Amino acid sequence: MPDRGAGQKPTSGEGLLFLTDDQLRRGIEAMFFAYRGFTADPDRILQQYSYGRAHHRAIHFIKRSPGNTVNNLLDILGVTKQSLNRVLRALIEDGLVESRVGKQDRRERHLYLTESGQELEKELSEAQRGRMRAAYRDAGPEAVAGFRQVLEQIMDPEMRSHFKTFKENS
Amino acid sequence: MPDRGAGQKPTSGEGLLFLTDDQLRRGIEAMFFAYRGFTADPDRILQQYSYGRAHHRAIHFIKRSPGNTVNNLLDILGVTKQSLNRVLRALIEDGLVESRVGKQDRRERHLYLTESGQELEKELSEAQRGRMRAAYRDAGPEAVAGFRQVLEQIMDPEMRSHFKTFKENS
DNA sequence: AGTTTATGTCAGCCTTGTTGACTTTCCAAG
DNA sequence: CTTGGAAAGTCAACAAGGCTGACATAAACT
Repeated sequence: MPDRGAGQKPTSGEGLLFLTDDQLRRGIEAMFFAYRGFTADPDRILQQYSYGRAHHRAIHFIKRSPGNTVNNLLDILGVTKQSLNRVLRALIEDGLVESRVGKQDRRERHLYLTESGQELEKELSEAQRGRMRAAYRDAGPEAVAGFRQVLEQIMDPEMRSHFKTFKENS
Repeated sequence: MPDRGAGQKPTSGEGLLFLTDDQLRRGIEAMFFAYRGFTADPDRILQQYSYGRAHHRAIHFIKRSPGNTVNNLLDILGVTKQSLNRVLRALIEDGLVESRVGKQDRRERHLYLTESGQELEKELSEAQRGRMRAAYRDAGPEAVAGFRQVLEQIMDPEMRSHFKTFKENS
């Protein structure tokens, strides 16, 4: 496997070795394998309720900012309204999510988790946090800071702003 | 949004603040948003060839260790053979991947990228590396080390061993 | 000779994404 | 007060890419 061409250049004798194509490739594979682990535990739980990852994402972000409109959620999740609607309809029918007509603008629907919605959310997020907590603990606070820093750079700028908005909200 | 119950405990007055549920939630959302960015550029390219992410993954890992058997690839990708086969068949028909009968064990098929396979791989990986390189550069080497460390902890152990095996191979 | 292994393939199902077309509701500007 | 357009919901159709189950073949192993 040759192909050492691209971003190599020993620009100056110093420590830019972390920018070699090989290092980047490792980062890419790490993202791939880690994301699988990241979703594995919630996926197992969701299966028992015959829900999918899409339901988890909706539940997460409704819990995250209750009262959000559908349009807002659409923006965050980056899917079409038809796609979200299918998921949302199931969650509403099953009594996990409540959709309230807006007071100022009555076209808008504001989304909230019901009691049982909160329960499922807790089950899912506790499973996911469990793994994250173990990873964080093993890696230590400096590693975690780096982790978050790199992830933030990988995001699309719009998503970065979503992410940052969330931060402030908390 | 209360729910501060779970992993909190100010165990000792010191700096375990990075293990709070809130910090974990931020890490979780960072993973979600970052993964979207991570796949965005290759996805755009793949669309032009009417391929999907599954094709990208296959191409990546064939490039990564040429001559690998189908079974091996199955293990790494964590999908069923039927699922992989569909993707592999397309890539072989389109002349991007070559499948050679094993010499010792003639039941095995060993997979290689053809010339055009290499070309697409290069286009895809350069796009993906571009974003990663920018992220790495902005975050700096210490952050990158932490990033990789945390990701490795998030993986399932089997995947971690896959990942480490790859490291040594390079 | 019989069993196991590696691979491929057919058929069918599910989730979750997409587009496009259309309706209903309802705010707000003319 | 009417009308334009935004927000939301719905229907239909489709595609990618997961899955299971059943079965076929060739080769290797015992």
